[in-house]
Amino acid sequence: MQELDLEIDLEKSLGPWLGKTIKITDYYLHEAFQQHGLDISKEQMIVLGKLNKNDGLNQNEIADLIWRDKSSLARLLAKMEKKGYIIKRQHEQDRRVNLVYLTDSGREIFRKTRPIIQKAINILEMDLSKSEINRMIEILKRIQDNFTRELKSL
Amino acid sequence: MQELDLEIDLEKSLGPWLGKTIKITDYYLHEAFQQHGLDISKEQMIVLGKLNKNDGLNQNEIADLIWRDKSSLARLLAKMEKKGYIIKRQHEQDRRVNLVYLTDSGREIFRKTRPIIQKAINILEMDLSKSEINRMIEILKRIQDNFTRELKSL
DNA sequence: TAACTATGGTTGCATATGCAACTAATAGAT
DNA sequence: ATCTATTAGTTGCATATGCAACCATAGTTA
Repeated sequence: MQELDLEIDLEKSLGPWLGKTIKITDYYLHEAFQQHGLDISKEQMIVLGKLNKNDGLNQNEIADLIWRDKSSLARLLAKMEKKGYIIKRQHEQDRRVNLVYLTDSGREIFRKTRPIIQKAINILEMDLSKSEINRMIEILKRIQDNFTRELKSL
Repeated sequence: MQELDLEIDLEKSLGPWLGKTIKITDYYLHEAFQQHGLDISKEQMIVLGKLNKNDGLNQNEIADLIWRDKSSLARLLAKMEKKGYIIKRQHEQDRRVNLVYLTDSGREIFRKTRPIIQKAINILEMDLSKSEINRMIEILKRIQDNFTRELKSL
């Protein structure tokens, strides 16, 4: 929800500002990765991060962690596998399941994204105090809860 | 920037929360439009809103207003024209330019999205005071400025 | 054991998006 | 007046995303 324009004064609503903020942070990461010669998208980096923390997850688990549809995740993984960042291994007991592992190359590129990510976080929270950050997060969580509730009664 | 996972405790950073909030609000709008039988996407609705406020903009102007690439906007317009929500007319003096106008049908569907959008705004700002909203907007603007500045020095 | 159900993953179809290369047309400069 | 540069818009190629239908496998139930 960004840019809902009505007579209702939209610029005073939160929606468009949230959208634009995300857009700029995404663009920043994209540019930074590119300028460091890292052949990776933000989304792929997020997947690498999950695997780096917890290797050998299956596809559905990863999809849940990153709030994406399993089909979207499957396509991300296909690209990442082609680039050699991850490998999929069939689960020994349950042959439906693919367990996903980082390769050395995947681990390496994730390592290289670290300082870039850290810098993005620093910029994002540049002039916010710890308590302001926590307050913002609280508010965002509440907004999410409100929408979730309203969705159920839709 | 949502979900950057590192040893650096990510869940305490603002990024993922912003991303997830947008995701849920987008999903809410999508569901609400669908349930009201409105054959329109959020992005198309945003374009209709701009035209509703200011009919006869050209494509680049619209693209700027909604922070999208002109190619993306061109494709949005193509779909909207096919559905009969807008029409494009060549500028009389400058034949490179397309001026874009709402059709009656486009105006009508935008009218129908109004209460849905208003409700989404209400949910979004449900338990925030006016001053909190303004504070949040201020913070988001500052974050955007910070990223813009860093992008230049990248 | 056979039949039904639930689960993990893939694929078709659709949306939106950006960059870069391209065309057409206007504006500017020599 | 002609050549050049700029501008508006389109298109190819690529990314990411979700839903629904589907396949294969596993689990459950009759």
